[in-house]
Amino acid sequence: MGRHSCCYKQKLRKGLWSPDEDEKLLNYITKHGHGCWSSVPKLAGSHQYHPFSFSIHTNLSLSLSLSLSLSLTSPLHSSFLLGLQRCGKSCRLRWINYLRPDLKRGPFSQQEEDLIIELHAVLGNRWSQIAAQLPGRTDNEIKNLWNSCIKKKLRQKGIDPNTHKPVCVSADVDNESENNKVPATPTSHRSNDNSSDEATNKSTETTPLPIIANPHNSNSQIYPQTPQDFFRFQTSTTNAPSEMVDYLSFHHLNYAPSRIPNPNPTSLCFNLPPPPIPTKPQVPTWEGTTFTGGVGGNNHFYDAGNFSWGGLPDCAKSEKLNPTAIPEDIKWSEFVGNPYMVMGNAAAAVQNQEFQFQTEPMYVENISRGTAAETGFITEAGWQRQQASSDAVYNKHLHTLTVSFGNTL
DNA sequence: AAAAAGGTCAACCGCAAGACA
DNA sequence: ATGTCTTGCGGTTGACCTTTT
Repeated sequence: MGRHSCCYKQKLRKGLWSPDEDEKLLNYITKHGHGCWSSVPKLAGSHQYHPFSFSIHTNLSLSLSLSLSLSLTSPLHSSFLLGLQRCGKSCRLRWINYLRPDLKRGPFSQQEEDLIIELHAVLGNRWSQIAAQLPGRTDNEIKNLWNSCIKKKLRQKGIDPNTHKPVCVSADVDNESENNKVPATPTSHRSNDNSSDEATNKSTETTPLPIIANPHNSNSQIYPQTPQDFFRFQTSTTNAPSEMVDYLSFHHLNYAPSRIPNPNPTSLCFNLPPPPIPTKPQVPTWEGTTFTGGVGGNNHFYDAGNFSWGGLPDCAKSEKLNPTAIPEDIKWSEFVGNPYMVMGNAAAAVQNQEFQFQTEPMYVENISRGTAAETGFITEAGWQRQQASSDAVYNKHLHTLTVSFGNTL
């Protein structure tokens, strides 16, 4: 099929989005919803409105204020009346991955990483489904995190990120690993992200299994306590007693901080952190870069060892961060409102996807097969009310102002 | 200080599938 | 039933940034 048809019709911009493009798209979708994405670029340009409030559709009497506004913000609005020189697909992507007001920005918490790992063990590279369990996170974001960070962490722990099993050196085990790629993905015809990893893992060493007594059984079977342990353990239990095999059902992917098999797989008993203190917002800058407020500050407040994983070695970036810093971008309300942040149970999350956006949705689905990300606003008031509920509000408003006024703020 | 290497992330590409005429 | 349009998804790319040499 090739490139989307709309891309043929005119010369369209590619690459990073400029602030005025963001503004156009944000303003348009905020007011009208996206509707048909293919028509958004044209409509977004013609429906442009400005914080100074004027309508380009009215009459000549506004021409003065129009020119005044343009002169005040030029060259930001040099393409003011030209519409968005983007294809609908690009607009959609920009909205979903960047402009959506419900996006949670900033580094992933340890809980989120743990959940991603658990979900990946179940779902494989179905990033959109994984993202559905992490409100405020995009599939792209999670995919990037996985490819750049989590994969590396797992390998450092001797775990094959594709199979979630220990990496072994023998050819037999390699073959077995190849044949047991996790998970079975009925529609994963595209999931071919294994080749390079397999090659990479050929020469890595075997990690010894942990020896852990089962506190519930005086016969002292050996049980895993961490995800790493679990996956190592799993591959070594082909002849395990039935009890042990049963223990290794998916529910036991729930790694309790207590470091004992959790009798209640739906409770993880996290020590929830205090609400974040609003700090400096993240402001996208033009010229192709985005400085994130989180880059210089640690958001992995779980790294202190309060949680079950105890934290895999962090990415290089995170390792330099202050382990006691309070995350500045995590929406406290989302932790409170999202049971999976509390439960930490991937199975429950998968089975209860309908829960994911129950917390006073700021907008509703307006197309039949849309996902939560593919939505249109109910009202601006609703959006503003929602926005006012968290520190992310400040970020977004400032972002909006920034894209409206460029770097003049 | 400069170059190389590595990491991160936004955005693009191509494919599949649903919607619709 | 068929073809076209549109959307959603996952893999990949490349620019930019940081770290290392």
